[in-house]
Amino acid sequence: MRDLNFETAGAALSVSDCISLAPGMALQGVRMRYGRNAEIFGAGEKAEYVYRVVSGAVRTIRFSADGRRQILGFHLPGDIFGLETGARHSFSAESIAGAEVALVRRSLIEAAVAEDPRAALALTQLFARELHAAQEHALVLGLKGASERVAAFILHLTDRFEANADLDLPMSRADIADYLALTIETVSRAFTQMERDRIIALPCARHVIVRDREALELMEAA
Amino acid sequence: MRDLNFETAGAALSVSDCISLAPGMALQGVRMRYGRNAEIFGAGEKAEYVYRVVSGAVRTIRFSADGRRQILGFHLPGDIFGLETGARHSFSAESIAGAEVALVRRSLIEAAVAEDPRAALALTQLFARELHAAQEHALVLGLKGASERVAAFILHLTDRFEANADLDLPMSRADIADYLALTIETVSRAFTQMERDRIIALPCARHVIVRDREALELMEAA
DNA sequence: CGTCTCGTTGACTGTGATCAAGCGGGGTGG
DNA sequence: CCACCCCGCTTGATCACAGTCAACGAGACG
Repeated sequence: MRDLNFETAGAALSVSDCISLAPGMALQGVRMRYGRNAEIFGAGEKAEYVYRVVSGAVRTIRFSADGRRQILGFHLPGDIFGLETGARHSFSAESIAGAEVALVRRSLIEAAVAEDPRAALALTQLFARELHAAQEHALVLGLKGASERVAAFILHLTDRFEANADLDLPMSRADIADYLALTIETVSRAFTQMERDRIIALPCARHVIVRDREALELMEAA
Repeated sequence: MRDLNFETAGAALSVSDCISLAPGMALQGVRMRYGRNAEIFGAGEKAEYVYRVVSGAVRTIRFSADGRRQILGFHLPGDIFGLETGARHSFSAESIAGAEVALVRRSLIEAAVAEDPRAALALTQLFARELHAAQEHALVLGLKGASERVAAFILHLTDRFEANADLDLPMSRADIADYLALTIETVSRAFTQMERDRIIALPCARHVIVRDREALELMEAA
């Protein structure tokens, strides 16, 4: 799976980058830097590129009719985002605390898919992975209570970072709240309660140390 | 989009059926009948087939760790379900009030994808459509209140059936509740309230007549 | 006609949202 | 260097929406 992700062509390049849809298939791309809370693309814009996080973190977001924000997902180094089959983006993407991103033209990907079935398979699997993530998210929002959502979030991040215990959250409480469909107050209370229960430690708000993973896994199971 | 769906080979066939991933590409399949609440496939089983609803209705479901049920989606005539890229199904599928389903071996689809890029594109778009549905579902569960969810559900079904006003619900209140992450009582109250407000009429529980679509759309916009 | 499932209705409860205030750390300017 | 401010976070009090528990009604089926 891992090798289906885009891969950098090497540290030497700073404005040019490559992606590989399948092993041995590199597509030419460009690297871009974004500051704090910068828009990478907006909902409704033409979906000309596909993106890969090189460093930093990115959030994909949508707004409901009444203006409330929903975060669809967080994207960390190695993750692909901005995949579309239609002409336009159905959601927006923003850098969180600054991010380096590799862009590849969709036309290149489409050309690769048209001539190599392995590339087509790889693209399908990227969509399938997004689909699983979205279904998992729907499950969390539908079935879990507040503290369970936060526990699941922390576990998910530790797995993603392959960190055993120490976690540096790139996102604010507001981001977590909009991702988990809670308020910042509820998220904050969940963190505080877990610290009281010695399940995690919070040296500062953005730094989480997992003390008792078992307990977290127990909480997660709603 | 519509022609990317499987299409029946004709009414004459009863045990044999075809799917077309792209116009002009028919793949041989088999037709099956299921009774009420029959399992079509279970989570964890080998994903050997891809399915298309011919008639009736199907629900795809998952269970959370504590045993509560989540309905991922309802599948109506023409819809594809059971798509996977991994070896096994990550969810189960059941007929609701009886369903006729066309099955096609995944190996056939994979063969078609390997030799024809148009088939690969079609498959990718099927996944992409599922992805959009799952993201929409997550948005509903995250941002909308109870009555708004029910309003969105009714509107979605009327659009899906291309019915202007009359709707025959194939699913029970319990199914709707597990789909919208509500209780049956709350769903029932939402229906009743809408009837009181003259937004819908309910000659019987499973039959909905949309009286005021505008009002429904207003409600939906959470 | 009785039973059984599904749906509705009502009374009460609980979880998380809302409103409001206070804390703390990082950054800027005097 | 320190004072101040601003923003992100925390904490507390109250409220409201949906969940829970319980009873009843209405069809469907034997």
